[in-house]
Amino acid sequence: MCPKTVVQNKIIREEKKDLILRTALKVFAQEGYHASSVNKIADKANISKGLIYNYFESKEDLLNNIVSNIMDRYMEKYPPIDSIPNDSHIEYFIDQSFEFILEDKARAKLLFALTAQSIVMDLMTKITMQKAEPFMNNVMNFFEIKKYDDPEGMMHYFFSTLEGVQLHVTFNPLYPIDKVKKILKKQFLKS
Amino acid sequence: MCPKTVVQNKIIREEKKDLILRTALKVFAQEGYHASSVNKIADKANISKGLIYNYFESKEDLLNNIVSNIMDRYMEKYPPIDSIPNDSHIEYFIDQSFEFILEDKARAKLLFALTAQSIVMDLMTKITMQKAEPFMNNVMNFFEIKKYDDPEGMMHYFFSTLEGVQLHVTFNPLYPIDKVKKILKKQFLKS
Amino acid sequence: MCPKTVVQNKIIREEKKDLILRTALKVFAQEGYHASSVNKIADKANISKGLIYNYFESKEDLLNNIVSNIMDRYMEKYPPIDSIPNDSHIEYFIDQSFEFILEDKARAKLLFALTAQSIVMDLMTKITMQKAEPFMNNVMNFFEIKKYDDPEGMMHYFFSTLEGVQLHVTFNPLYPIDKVKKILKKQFLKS
Amino acid sequence: MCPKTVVQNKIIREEKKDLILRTALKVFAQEGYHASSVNKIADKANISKGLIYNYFESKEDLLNNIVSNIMDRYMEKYPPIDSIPNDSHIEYFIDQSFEFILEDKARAKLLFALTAQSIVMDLMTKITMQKAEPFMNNVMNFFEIKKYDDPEGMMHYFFSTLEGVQLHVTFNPLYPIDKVKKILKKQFLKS
DNA sequence: GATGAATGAGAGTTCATTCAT
DNA sequence: CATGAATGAACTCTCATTCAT
Repeated sequence: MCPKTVVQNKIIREEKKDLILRTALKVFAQEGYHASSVNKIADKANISKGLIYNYFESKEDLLNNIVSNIMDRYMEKYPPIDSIPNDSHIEYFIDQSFEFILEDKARAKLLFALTAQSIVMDLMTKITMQKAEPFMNNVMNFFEIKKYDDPEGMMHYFFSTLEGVQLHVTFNPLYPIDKVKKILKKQFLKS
Repeated sequence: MCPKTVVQNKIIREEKKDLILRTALKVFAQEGYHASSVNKIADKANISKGLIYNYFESKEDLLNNIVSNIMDRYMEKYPPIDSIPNDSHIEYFIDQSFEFILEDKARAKLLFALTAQSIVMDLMTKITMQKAEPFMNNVMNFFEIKKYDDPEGMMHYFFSTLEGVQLHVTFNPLYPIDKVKKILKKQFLKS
Repeated sequence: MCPKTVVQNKIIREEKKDLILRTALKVFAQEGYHASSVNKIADKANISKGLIYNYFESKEDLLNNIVSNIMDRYMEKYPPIDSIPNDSHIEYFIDQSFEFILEDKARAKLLFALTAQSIVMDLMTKITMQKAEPFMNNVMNFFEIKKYDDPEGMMHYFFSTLEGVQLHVTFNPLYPIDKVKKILKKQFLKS
Repeated sequence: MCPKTVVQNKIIREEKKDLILRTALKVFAQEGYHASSVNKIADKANISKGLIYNYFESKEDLLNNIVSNIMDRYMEKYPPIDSIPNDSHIEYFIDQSFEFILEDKARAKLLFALTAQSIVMDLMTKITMQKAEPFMNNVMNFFEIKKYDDPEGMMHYFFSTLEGVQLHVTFNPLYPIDKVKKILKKQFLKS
């Protein structure tokens, strides 16, 4: 009754899928995964409930897709890990860490909310380990080269500090982002 | 007229209430508030569903009681705020921050999970503001006295770092707690 | 531990039973039987929940006792049915009908509420039939003697009218009771 | 974009909503509002419990819809109130009062049950006052014109009588409806 | 006689998911 | 591709009833 060309359909599929993902991200971030109903997502996306199940197997599948996308996007932020990291690598990583949060705060909110929940823990840790672990070693080398007493401790301290700052940037609208960024760089670079 | 066990009843009530609170805290921390059913809490506490409603008005009331207790316990950790803070005040606060997490990780997990969700935001921020804000000012003075270029930025950097470390301690069982604590103190004290 | 004499106990039992019945009547009348909880009755009577079950087998048993008492009280209002009814009999019955309502409006409210419900229908109709039916025949005779065209119709009309007035007296606080009573008597007596 | 059965859906919705309303009316009338479970209504309507909540916000909303419908239907029965009522107006109202009961006894049962309960009192009295009060004044005028000693008393007597008869017609299957109707008219008309 | 902690069946309600159209 | 009526399991919560004390 409503024939479309194959190409048109493909485009529509991609657009709709993306619309659903973006809408769901917003809703999940705002209310939390469990408190968000599929109905609400459908309403906010101006589509029907049923259509969501045309693109995703379940509500949980939808969440997994979102998380997967976020993690992919986060991984891209890592500097190349094939060479020994220098100051500019670390500076780049610091900058990217801020940018990731500021690009999309809903995304960041959701990520922090999920960190504390067991529901996607496995998925997240699996993805993280793949890329994060080698980079952690690199950062440890970086502090070793810089002659720090305890490179392993420093590495953990570095990541903890960065994530703490990200947390505050995400949830505190009045956070003095640039001031703290400057301090961060003074602490870890050029010393 | 012919009172029976009024004292015994009081003891029973106290113990049961505490049992419910402790069990609910565990379950909420593990699965998140919305994903935890009252049924599951009752099962884990080996009591009936109905009994929970004998002690708490609703699931949300139960959460509020837990959060309230946690916040009370957290507030005690703050050093006195009536004098200008010195190194030993700050060191005390750092130590207490670690202790608070290590005392009860379920409690810490729940607290981080709730921070990201808006469920009990009001209750938490209200309590926090009362004690946290004056202490934040004190810490700013501390960095001012220490002749830092940007005391406000440093203050935020300090709290962010501390919370980032707390986050990692809470969720990473392999975190090198003592190493990072030593680094933390080197960073913010003595200089 | 709290010994009492046999006589004391008997008196206490009677008083407590009556207290429960009176309190339950009030609560049932106000909220309806199903919406009234045993807890509320116990609270309003300043006794414990458990005590009610010491005197009555169940909530429904409590209701049945109340209804039974009300019906007994109502039955007493009927004039003697062994003689042919005359004007003074009927006038007496009209007066008693008003008095029954005005004596205790909660009781009247409950009775009307229950009329429409199936829960105590059987109990009420059984009791009613025993005393009411012979009196209905008497009233029919009364209208026959008065040479009415349709004594049976008149009898039904008489009882319907009386119950309609009772209904309004019960639920309308502004009802002109005396005026209507006068009209009632003019309609059915001395003609 | 490819609308399918928007008209069919509307028809289905109308029919289902009506089915639910009719079934709920029957159940409420038989057992009373509080004693009727949503489950039972669903069973009797051969639908799932959940579907009811697709059409009505709550059990109470369902009741309000039913009452609203009944009151609308009842209001239509009133004769026009813009002119001074004469015998034919009053006769029409008497006839309509009978018809309203005989049309649907479940409806009448529910209405009497609710009168005695405070559940939807507000809704009912608000609607009633709008149409009933002016009509009551009209009836008072009617008795004034007829030179009755106490028009106000008569008016109340008239409505009480009518409601008493309605009550008996509703609950007594053997009530001599036509006989009493004839008597009613003889009492209030022609004189 | 009197208490109230405890139970568990069942209430109203929500919501992820299915499927006919 | 798209809809939304329909389902039913699972949720939060209530309450009549029991029983150790």
